[in-house]
Amino acid sequence: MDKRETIVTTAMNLFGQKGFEGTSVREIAAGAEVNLAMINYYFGSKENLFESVVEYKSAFLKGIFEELVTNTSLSQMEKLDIVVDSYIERMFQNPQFHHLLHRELSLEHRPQMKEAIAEILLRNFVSLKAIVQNGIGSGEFNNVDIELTIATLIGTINHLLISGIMCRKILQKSKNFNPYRSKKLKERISEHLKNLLRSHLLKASPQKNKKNI
Amino acid sequence: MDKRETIVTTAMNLFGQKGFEGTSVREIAAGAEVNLAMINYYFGSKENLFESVVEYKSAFLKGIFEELVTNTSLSQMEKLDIVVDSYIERMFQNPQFHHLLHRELSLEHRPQMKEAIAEILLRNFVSLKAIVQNGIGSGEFNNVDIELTIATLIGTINHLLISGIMCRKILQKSKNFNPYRSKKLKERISEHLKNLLRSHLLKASPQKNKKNI
DNA sequence: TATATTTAATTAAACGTTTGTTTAATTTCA
DNA sequence: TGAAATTAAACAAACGTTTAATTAAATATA
Repeated sequence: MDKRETIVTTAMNLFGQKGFEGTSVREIAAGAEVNLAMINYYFGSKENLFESVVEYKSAFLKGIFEELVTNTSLSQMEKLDIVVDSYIERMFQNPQFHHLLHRELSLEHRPQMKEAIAEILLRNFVSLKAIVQNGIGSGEFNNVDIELTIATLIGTINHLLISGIMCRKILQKSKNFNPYRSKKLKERISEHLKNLLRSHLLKASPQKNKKNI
Repeated sequence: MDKRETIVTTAMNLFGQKGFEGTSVREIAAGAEVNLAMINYYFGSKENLFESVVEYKSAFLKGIFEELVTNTSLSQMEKLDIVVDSYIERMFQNPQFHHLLHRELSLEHRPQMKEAIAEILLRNFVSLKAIVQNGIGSGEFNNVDIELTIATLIGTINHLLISGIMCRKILQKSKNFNPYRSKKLKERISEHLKNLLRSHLLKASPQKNKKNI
């Protein structure tokens, strides 16, 4: 792997685990097995490195739902099913990066960094909003609170996976249970959210897809 | 106010805004208008101060739903309504502290601190679980995924209020909109969650409480 | 192709700050 | 008079960053 890339990936993992201020440049250098000075040589400063991490790693969730919006062969509910599974998939693939993003959003310094992250997340939000809006417009969905419905979708996943310890406690799992490696948990979250969205969005009717516990 | 208390409150606000490592002891001393050495005099170390903050400030959300569980004059749905409003109220009253708690949960160092925080949050989780469980047992509720339903409830609120910037963008509000000061937002979240929980938990029937936008 | 020259990459060491913490002297108050 | 509270100053360690010297690679010249 390219040396710059090694540094960025190492930094992402450490920032994700211990936060920006909680991670020293020396740790990153050691983790990436490069000389300390190489980091400033390549990135200029620790803060620039952080920006590079966000820029580089956010590529894999930038505008991922945009073509889904314009798709005409799927119902809006089917689209939301895909959104659910796709978001879960990404969360499981790179939880450290999601932790990093949401943690940075909750901090009050580095406003320009917050702004950049908010813009990245907002793009996907706008896509989801369009899907729900179309569903309401066509009569497929109930007239729900669009923004908060999306907050529920994203918030459920984030909340559950923001901490291994908390997740284990909530789900009453043993210490060797790794939520980010559990295919069963993935499916469980997926099913819960799909059920939830159906009962919330679809007009009262014989409920489908209800097979729980 | 007591001097120890001033330090704890100042520390909580700064930790909440800028994180533990992002806040210096000197900043806390300046904010609390006490001499730098007083902090180590009272608390021994910065980390001890952090533990004091969590311990002291978590009093106001420790076991808040426990008597609700044993209450017999309310339906389980009515209890959940109270849970929703109560949790929103606390979140709005002290968002900094919630940020601090959830941020610390997402970090991988200081495992004993994570453990302590997880235990605090778990107590309330257990209460909510009992309420939903009772509802299912009595036939009032559908046979939903209990743990994930609670994760949805808490996760929606957390996600929406974890960042002023993100909240403004999501809700398309102007820069001078302060989500933590908006009574309207409070009511909006409350109504969304109550609707959501009703459609998810209650057996299919003419839906109540549906007055949206 | 072989050699000289220039540019880029890499290194160990040191830089000046800031960090959390401690000391030792002083003040406050019971 | 004695214990507790408060202070300014200093402490060593860790921090992000820079320097200056060296090695590696690329380019140009013959």
